[in-house]
Amino acid sequence: MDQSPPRSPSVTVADVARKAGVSKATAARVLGGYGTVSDRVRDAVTAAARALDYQPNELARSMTTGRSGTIGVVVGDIENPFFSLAMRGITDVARQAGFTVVLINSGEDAEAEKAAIRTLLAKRVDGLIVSPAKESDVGHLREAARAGRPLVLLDRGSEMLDVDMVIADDRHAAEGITRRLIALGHRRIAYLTACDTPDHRFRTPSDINTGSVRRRIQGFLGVCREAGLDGMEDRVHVGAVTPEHTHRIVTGMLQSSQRPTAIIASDSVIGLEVFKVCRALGLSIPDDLSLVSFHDADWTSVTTPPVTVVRQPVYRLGETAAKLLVERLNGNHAEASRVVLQTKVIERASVAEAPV
Amino acid sequence: MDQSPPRSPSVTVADVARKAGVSKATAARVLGGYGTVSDRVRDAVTAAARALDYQPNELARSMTTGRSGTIGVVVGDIENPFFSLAMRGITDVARQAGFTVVLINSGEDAEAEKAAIRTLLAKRVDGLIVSPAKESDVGHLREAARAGRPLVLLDRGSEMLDVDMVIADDRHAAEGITRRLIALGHRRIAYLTACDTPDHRFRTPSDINTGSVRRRIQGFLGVCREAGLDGMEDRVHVGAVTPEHTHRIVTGMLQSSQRPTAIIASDSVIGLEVFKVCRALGLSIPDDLSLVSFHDADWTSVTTPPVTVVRQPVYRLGETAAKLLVERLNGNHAEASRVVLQTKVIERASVAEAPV
DNA sequence: TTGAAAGCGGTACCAG
DNA sequence: CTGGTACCGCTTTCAA
Repeated sequence: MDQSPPRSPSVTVADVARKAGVSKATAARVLGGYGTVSDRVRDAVTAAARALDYQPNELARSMTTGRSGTIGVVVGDIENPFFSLAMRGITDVARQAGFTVVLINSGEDAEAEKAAIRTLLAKRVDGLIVSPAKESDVGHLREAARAGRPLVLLDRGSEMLDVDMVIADDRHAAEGITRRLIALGHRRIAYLTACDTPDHRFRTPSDINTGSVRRRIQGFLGVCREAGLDGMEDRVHVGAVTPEHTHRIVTGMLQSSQRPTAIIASDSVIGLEVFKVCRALGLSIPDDLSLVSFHDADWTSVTTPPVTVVRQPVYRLGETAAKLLVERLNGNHAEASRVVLQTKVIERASVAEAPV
Repeated sequence: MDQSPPRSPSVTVADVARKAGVSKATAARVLGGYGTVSDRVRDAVTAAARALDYQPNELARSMTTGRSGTIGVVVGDIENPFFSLAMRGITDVARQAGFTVVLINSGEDAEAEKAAIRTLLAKRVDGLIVSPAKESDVGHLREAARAGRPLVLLDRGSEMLDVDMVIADDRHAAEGITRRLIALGHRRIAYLTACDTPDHRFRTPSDINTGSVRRRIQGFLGVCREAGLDGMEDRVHVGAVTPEHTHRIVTGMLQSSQRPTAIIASDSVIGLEVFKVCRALGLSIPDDLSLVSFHDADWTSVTTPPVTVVRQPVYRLGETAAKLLVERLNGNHAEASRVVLQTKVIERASVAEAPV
């Protein structure tokens, strides 16, 4: 019956030093793996440490070194497969580089994001990876930079900030699928995003604070204009923040007299909901409606019909961001880099000629 | 390598105190929000703090208080929708309770999990939520408890450990769907899980270290036995650790002479792969094969046919675990609780009578 | 190679 | 109510 008593007062370097019969400094040297010690002393300390079951206190260590071995990550919603996959990329790189990750969800709310960064900074994370909710509002990001904490922007850039960022070529992707849709005869093409505006209406791309989405919409509208399609701004729908919202919006547009013949969904969560609504309404994809979704989510290939998507290198987005950050933390002082990862359209069967 | 310490000379309480013309102790009181101070002094300190842009150092605070305001979470794979949803539940509760979350992926590897917990303990997290890869191997979990850090087990319990745990009634769920399948005439029912064994073969439930899965298999085998079905152990397949593995295993079993007429997938990632293989093989669900999957992933309702699933309260699993942990951290010393959340079978259209 | 002592940035106890 | 001061656990000069 080894009733190991609760070891409340944790054993410290001082305890180990005493037991090993050396000074605190010496014990600290071997325990911390720095400085130089004789083999004899090293063994003695190591033995004492094991005997006492010494557990280092990283907090105390960080206190003096100034490095916490931690990187803070702020994403919109870890439940979204886009972010959870990117997060996987981040954690993989971080772990390998010896860093641990602190995660905070912003819920795409600028205020929450601000608080998150403040918290992270207070906890003295070594660096930050943020997927900013609003590109326009970047004061808190500046603050991070000012506090000397390297920052990498994920999936969403910002022209106003001179920091590393890794994004996808969203605009190009949006242009590609829009052209394709138009070539197939579509004229009433809707773009649907979770991003919202104060009055839940869209007027111009500058209404959209989320960089990646704004770039897509710019691409979409640009191609439409080229093709002589006017007033397509009215076909951009914002505020699909939850499946319920999306349901309402899609049902509305699909039941209007000038209903769209094609919908571009800004992420897979929205794409899925569009799919469901079509089913509920008895509309056939792609006969009645063509659908293209951003994010090659796993399920998109098994629906009937499988859905055409814009494949983004999501894992690599996270991976690259983390690599960039780790480099900074290792003293890379080169100027801020802006990595743009290629996307690819995966043609499946949810797109067809526009119905006559 | 120039290890430039990311230490901008941050402003401390001492600086603020000096500027406000009060003692360090007093400044600390207002900045830390404890003790009592006169309004006049409070204002002075607050003003000085703002003027200097004082940012508290949580590390230093934790150092003396012993609380870091942090909880460590170890899950198998954040990319898996099951875990990312549970994680959402955890972070929501944590944030509201004023805690921040450190996430580590174990990749379902016991050694990695061990290292993760060691790291977390060294960083002095206040408590832990772990989804243990192996129930049998719990030394490191004991260590956490011994270090005085409350621990809550997520989704997987352990008989050997007297700690809080929140799990789903997996066994009951498995029994239910197995009965249903048998009632429909199925006799060759396969169970497929990502859990692996040293030789990649299954013999007895005790081969399975993951608690939740073991309980399901026990339920499955129990019902089979009751129904007079023998040797069903041979129909339990392990090692579906990646989509590729799953693909190989499913293709194999579906092409064997005694191929199953029904498959139970232990999670949605596996369920999806089974679905894909059937398609590739030209098998019809549910005419040629019935499919039931654990985890009501979002896509399961939009396939053709939609798939029958065991709905687990995943978000609530995480939420409850976090609540339990927060209670402990607030001084609840009651004995360990074992919360079992109900599951529910969502009947859709992937299950039918066994083909003759 | 080893030891003594001074911090790191707060908190907390105690006296005034 | 306020100030003085001893820590927390570890790193890091600086001497010896």
